[in-house]
Amino acid sequence: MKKYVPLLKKTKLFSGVGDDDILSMLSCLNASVREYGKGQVAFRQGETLRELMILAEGRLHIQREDYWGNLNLLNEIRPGEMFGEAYIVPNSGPLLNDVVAAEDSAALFFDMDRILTVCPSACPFHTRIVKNVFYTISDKNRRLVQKLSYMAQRSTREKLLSYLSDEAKRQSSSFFTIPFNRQQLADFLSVDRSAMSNELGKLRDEGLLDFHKNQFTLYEL
Amino acid sequence: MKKYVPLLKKTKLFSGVGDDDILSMLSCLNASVREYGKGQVAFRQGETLRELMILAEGRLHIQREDYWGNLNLLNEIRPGEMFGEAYIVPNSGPLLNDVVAAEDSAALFFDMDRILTVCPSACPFHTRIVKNVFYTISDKNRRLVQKLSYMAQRSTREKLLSYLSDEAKRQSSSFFTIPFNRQQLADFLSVDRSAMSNELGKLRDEGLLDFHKNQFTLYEL
DNA sequence: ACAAGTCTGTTGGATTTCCAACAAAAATGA
DNA sequence: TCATTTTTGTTGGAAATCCAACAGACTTGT
Repeated sequence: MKKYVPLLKKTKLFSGVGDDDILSMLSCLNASVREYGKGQVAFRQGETLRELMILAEGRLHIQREDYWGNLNLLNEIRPGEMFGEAYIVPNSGPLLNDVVAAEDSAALFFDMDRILTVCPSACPFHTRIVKNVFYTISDKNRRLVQKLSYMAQRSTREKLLSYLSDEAKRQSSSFFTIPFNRQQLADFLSVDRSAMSNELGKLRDEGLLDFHKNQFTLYEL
Repeated sequence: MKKYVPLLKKTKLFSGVGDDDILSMLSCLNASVREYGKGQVAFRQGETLRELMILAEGRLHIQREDYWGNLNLLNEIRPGEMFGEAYIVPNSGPLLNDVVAAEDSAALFFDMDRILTVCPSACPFHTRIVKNVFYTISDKNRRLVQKLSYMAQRSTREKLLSYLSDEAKRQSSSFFTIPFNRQQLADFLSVDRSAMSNELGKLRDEGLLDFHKNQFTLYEL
């Protein structure tokens, strides 16, 4: 368990907690390690989640299978990332998606009930952890709302404009860099890459913006 | 302030808190009332939010204006609903959208810092409130992720299938009722109503499902 | 029962996206 | 440096969406 401390130190859950305290927190939270072979299902749709998970090694895919068996990749979890924080409250209902190991993986599990309930030994960093979970969810919430506002746009053009507009705001400059290449941006906005590239070209021709690689500039009017 | 107790009692924030306790909480949380005329801006993009708000009367619109001035309605807040809970943590960054009164409105404001910090007088229901906020955000998080998974689908058909599939799961039956009429469902999935109606017709013709008004049945294979 | 209004399904044409394929440009690595 | 791979832009045809318009079904209120 000890070998995971450097990784945990960098996670959102243990942010601000020292090495020694992490170790004591691990036993306080009843932490355990589980390993999954490639393709193995970690959580299945319909299960009730009573643990918080941090991925240590490998890659997990959050995917859904609909009524007719069509598979769909929703998200990918990488080492250091958390899963299950939205299910931390009691009665949050069953999982609606599957979590499957995309490659051989190992993950740390923490008892959710022990997180929300302050432990009897009143370990000093417990409240810090609660706050960290709170911050994480809150943060994710804002990002989701924002992303939803891009995706709600009907056309590729509008999706691009709303996303780029927000990035400009966020970076307080009409010249800014985005953290995606074309394919990633297309995936993020859920549109076809070639059509998006095409639309970017049009926007540039119309004088609305300019770009070189992942650096963009927005022009007024 | 007292007149709002019946309304507050039904909100997520004060769920499980008795009438008397709500009153004492109001002063503990430094509550205040603010009124907005139709069209007035409650919060502006770029501001830092340091208060949690519950709408008492009227309707608020959460809307964005992009770099070129295009307006876009993102959400509507109705009486009893909360706004700002995702900004409750310190350093959550500036608001990216505007909040505007769609009609004459009145709202209750609570000091965010007083919510997260346990009050000196240690009022008994404070921890309850913190949990309620936690639950609300966590809940919203799950709903947002779910909705995002519908919207990420490329075609109207896939959006419909993924949404209906989930509803069937959620209601544990291939026969179920949805809380939308056609226009609302189209808005929810962010597609054109007539095109959606058309697609529903095709799905029925293909034998995948059947519907009457807002009651749906899914068929295997 | 009637009128007015709302909701739903359907259609046709303009527009847009998707998809596959390919070429140019850039990055990578031996 | 040169060859290979990855990324980006461009294109053309097929398919889907959007939009406007309309008609029938259903609701509502008088």
